[in-house]
Amino acid sequence: MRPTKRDELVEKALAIFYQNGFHATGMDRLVADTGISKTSMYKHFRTKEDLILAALTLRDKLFRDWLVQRIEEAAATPRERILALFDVLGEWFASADFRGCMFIKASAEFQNHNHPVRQQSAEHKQLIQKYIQKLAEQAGLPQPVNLARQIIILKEGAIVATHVSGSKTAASDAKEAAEQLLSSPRS
Amino acid sequence: MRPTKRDELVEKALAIFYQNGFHATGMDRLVADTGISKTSMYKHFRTKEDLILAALTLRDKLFRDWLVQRIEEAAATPRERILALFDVLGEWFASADFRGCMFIKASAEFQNHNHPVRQQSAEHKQLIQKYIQKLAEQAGLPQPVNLARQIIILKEGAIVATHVSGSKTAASDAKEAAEQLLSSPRS
DNA sequence: CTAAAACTGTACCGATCTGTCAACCTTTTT
DNA sequence: AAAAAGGTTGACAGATCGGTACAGTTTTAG
Repeated sequence: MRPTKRDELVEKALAIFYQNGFHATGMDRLVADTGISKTSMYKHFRTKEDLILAALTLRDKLFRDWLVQRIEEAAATPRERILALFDVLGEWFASADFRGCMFIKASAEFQNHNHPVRQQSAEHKQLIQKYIQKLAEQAGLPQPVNLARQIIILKEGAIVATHVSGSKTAASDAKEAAEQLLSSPRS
Repeated sequence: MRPTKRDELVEKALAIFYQNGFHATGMDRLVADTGISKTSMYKHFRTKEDLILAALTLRDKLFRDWLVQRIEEAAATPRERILALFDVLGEWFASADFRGCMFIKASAEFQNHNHPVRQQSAEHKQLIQKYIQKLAEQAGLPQPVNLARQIIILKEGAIVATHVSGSKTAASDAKEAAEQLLSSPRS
């Protein structure tokens, strides 16, 4: 069991779905762009949906690993790391292939609330929120659960403001807001 | 020129696109669900894309009219109205047919940054931001442009947290954050 | 009342959709 | 050396996609 071809497929499919959308990307396009035969694809994944789910799983891993690593490189204390989140988001927004959050897009395309794609998206968001909450607890900040929820709201808002509205300042706007949340006495 | 049928089509198409997605909704589905013949549709709109754009135009009008009206009913002073935004969003989130922001979804499905759908989405967001900015100016708050950008980030974030993550508290979380932005001395 | 305008259903076009099939290579295991 | 496993191509279903053609019916306006 040396699934290098399968991994290659998921990797490339992830990039194409991210750049091109899920429904808008046909299997024939995947064949053309990955160089992997359709038969092989359907040997590894019973349906297109299974492939999408595998791509999202990989995306979750890659994105969270990258995010945590960059945050921990950028700042040393828990409190600084919460703020560093927005610097790291700013890096992401500035990268050439930024196309918004893959899980927001996935949730936009799959309407059924119980769809596995939706559940995976919710889990991804939940895991990031838990990470922020952990930092807030380590920093000894009051009401870490509420604070983490607010930080996540700023994060999602910054992503949308950048992607949909084309804002160039969203990361720093959100960071300034976060600074006030950290410094103000909590209600 | 009494375009009641055309208006009816756009209205119904808007609801279907919102609930079902753009690419996922075929013209045949529109025919079946609206009771309007395909021939008529293509007499009013040259392409599906034109119909989508008309639906988004209507959505922009309906949503902004509703938002402003509800805000102005809910609070009297500009400062209170900024905060009332989040109460009104909370109403929207709690409504049975809430499916996220139509323009975020549209931007998720149409990748090309220059696509008219994207431009329309950006304009919609811009108009709401200008409204908040005007309230901030009327309230005499410092740095109304920055503040409006941050309020909008909280708004978009609350929408995503509710729709994607399934948060029940996003509207009030965002409102609390907004209260701190309004009360803190601006950097 | 009549004629234009608007709307209707149905059948169809070529392209594309997800998914399958059989036949043939290449590599690894035995 | 041969069998098994996994890869390949390419053609092909059957459904659906956006969009059109056509002939008939309903609504509206003078």
